Amino acid sequence: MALGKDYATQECSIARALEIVGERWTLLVVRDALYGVRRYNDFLVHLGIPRAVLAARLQTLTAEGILEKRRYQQSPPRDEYVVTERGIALWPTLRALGLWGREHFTETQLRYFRHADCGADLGPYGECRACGVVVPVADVVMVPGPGLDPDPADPVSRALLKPKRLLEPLETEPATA
Amino acid sequence: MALGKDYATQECSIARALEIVGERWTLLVVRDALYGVRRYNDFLVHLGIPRAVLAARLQTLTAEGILEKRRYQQSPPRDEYVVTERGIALWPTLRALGLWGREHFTETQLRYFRHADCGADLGPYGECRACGVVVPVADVVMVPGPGLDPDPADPVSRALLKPKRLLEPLETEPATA
DNA sequence: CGTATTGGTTCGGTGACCGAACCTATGGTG
DNA sequence: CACCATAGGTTCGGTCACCGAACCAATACG
Repeated sequence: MALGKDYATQECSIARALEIVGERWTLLVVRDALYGVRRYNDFLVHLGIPRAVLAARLQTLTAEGILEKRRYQQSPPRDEYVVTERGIALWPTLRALGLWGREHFTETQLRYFRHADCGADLGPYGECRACGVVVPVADVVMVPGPGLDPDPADPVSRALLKPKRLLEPLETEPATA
Repeated sequence: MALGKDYATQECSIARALEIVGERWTLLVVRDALYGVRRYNDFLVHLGIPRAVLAARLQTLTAEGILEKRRYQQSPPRDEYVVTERGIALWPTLRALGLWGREHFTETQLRYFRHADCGADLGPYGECRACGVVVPVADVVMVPGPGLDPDPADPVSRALLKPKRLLEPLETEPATA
């Protein structure tokens, strides 16, 4: 953590990891990045995060090699943040954490994660229940469940109502009517 | 999070989970609880956490059913905090997070986690590399690696220098010379 | 009786996080 | 050309979580 006080006394890779991704909002930014969110404004409206905090998190995550900032158009200059291998490697953690949250603190199923090749649900650590193999993140399909608000306010949530492969860039509706 | 602002806008079990265990220190307390730490003072010296923060975290974790406070002696009244099933269910998350931290941000191996029955290392999601089965937390043995300080200051770290099963209560040396 | 151990609570200071406002660069429109 | 919209930020004042240190309480030991 870039806090005034890190976990300096800890000899532990969990503590090291939390120094990087343990700050507020950070893991949610990574989650969105895995869902295909890439643009500053999309993170902003989807997360409801203060702008200054988002800017700080994007900078830290880029510096740590979890996201990569790249220019996708020259004029006007526009950058996007794309998740790297190192960020993709956080998927098992997020998967485990989400499963724990759902099993212990959520009543309805919000989203399903399935193996694109066969359609079967993922197991607890991201393996395909049918094939048995650990599914690469790019082959995971996110399908909305019954617990989701069917008509959310922000365009990113609306875009996420359609089944969607992870990592694939999110297409937000161009200024809906 | 019991912060002034939670992740209210998020319909996501990851966000729900982070509201519970996303505050600073919380996951490290759970980690220590899985390692067998049970007493207020042991958490305190091992984590280097401010007393007030530790008291708050223990209370929250108890309220959420992740730890259970119980009296282990009557006179003087002494309580210990024991990890529950719900807390044990966080092991895959911590395992994944620790592995990510080690692979990306740590040079030397700090600890090994092995299957008690056969001695083989655990895989990325806590399965035994030899048997293939997902190892119950109680059958995981933690073995210190070469990266650990061989003579740490606090008694809890010293007690953790010996190979040790997870969940088993930690025996701290009774006031070393 | 004084001291040590365990498990806290209280308190003042600092800094992370908060929302809102402002800034810059470009593009589109009438 | 004036005006507004969009994308991607920075700045600012206020609040609240976190920080370390001090203090408190109950009991045991000598």
